[in-house]
Amino acid sequence: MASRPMADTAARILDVAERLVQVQGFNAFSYADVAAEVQIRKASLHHHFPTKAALGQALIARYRARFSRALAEIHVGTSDARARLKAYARLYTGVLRKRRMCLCGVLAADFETLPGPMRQGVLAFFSDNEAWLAGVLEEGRRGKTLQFQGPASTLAAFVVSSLEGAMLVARSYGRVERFEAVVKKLLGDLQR
Amino acid sequence: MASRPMADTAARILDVAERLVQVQGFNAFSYADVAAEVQIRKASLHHHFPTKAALGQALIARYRARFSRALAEIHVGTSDARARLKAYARLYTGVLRKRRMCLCGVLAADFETLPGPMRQGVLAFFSDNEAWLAGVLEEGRRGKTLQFQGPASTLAAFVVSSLEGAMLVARSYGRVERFEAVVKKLLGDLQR
DNA sequence: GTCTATAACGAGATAGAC
DNA sequence: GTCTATCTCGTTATAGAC
Repeated sequence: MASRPMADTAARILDVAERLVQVQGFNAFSYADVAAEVQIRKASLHHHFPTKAALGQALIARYRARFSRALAEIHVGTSDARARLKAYARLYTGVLRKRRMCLCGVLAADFETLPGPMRQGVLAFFSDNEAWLAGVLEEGRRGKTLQFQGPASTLAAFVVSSLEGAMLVARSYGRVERFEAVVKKLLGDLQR
Repeated sequence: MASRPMADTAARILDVAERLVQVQGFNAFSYADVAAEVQIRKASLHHHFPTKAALGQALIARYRARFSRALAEIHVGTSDARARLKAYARLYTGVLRKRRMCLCGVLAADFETLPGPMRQGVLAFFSDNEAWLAGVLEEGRRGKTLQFQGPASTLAAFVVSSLEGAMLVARSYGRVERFEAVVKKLLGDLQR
């Protein structure tokens, strides 16, 4: 097939909208903002995503899929649990360096105003992450590279919410180091 | 002087607006929402708080002051560091039980869209909390009721962001127990 | 698929009477 | 201090031409 000088329009819309949501929140960005950046009219946006709720759902679905791929890649690129946890934390650091919040973390703040399908997607994102983390944690405990007590799933929930909170606060201060200190503490407590 | 029934109109406005922000976020609530609940016209709201930014600043100022009083009361009502930390966590649990997010936690999600004075207030809230916590943590370490390594201020920052994140995620799931599990883990790790 | 044009509504905010 | 009335602007969304 011939090369397409135009990147897929829907994908460009999602790229811009994703950043706007991560920076401003779901209720603070508008179709007009997206249209201006994508250099298209507002009406054309509605052709790709009929409603804001549909756009929101698409954003979450894509974010979850991308995160799942990243988690799978961690399993390929690393061999022990500690390295996997570090790589996991690096995913968050990368987002924060762009002065963005985790998409689903910021949507959690808007949670009560979201349509049902978006809510479900946000919770599914957290559950995805916790399931993956619980696997890595359990693996580390069995291999004696990590130490902790109680269910791995409980610890996984703790890690996810601590990282989300650390992103939230560190971004406000504009200090990525604040986030990195939290990561260090979390990892440190796992080898005691 | 005579009792002033007018004086508490401002307070009633703040009560309603505070709840709306905590539940919906700063950009999702409107003067119309507040007016309807307070049973007053929108125009009258502007008499008390000329702009939404001014209302936001007043919300933060009052929230900070109330929190400071609560922290001072913890010092009166408890005698050791562990009890103080538990009482501190209970402040958050009380908010979460009402299906609300911490006011400043939710404003942190909206941070990039906030006017300067509101941003400063949000950061000051976090700093207030961390300063208080650092004092309690250091006190506990000296009295051997708490164990941890490194600066108390770093640990205080960790605790604040973990609690904010735990509230954020637990509220989305509608599970206060999720938050309580995080509190238990944080406290448990401090006596090891 | 993108456009112009516009509908329909709600937002924050103001003027001025009472 | 509260009201009615209004302004101006931005919002999501739709109709229909090209």
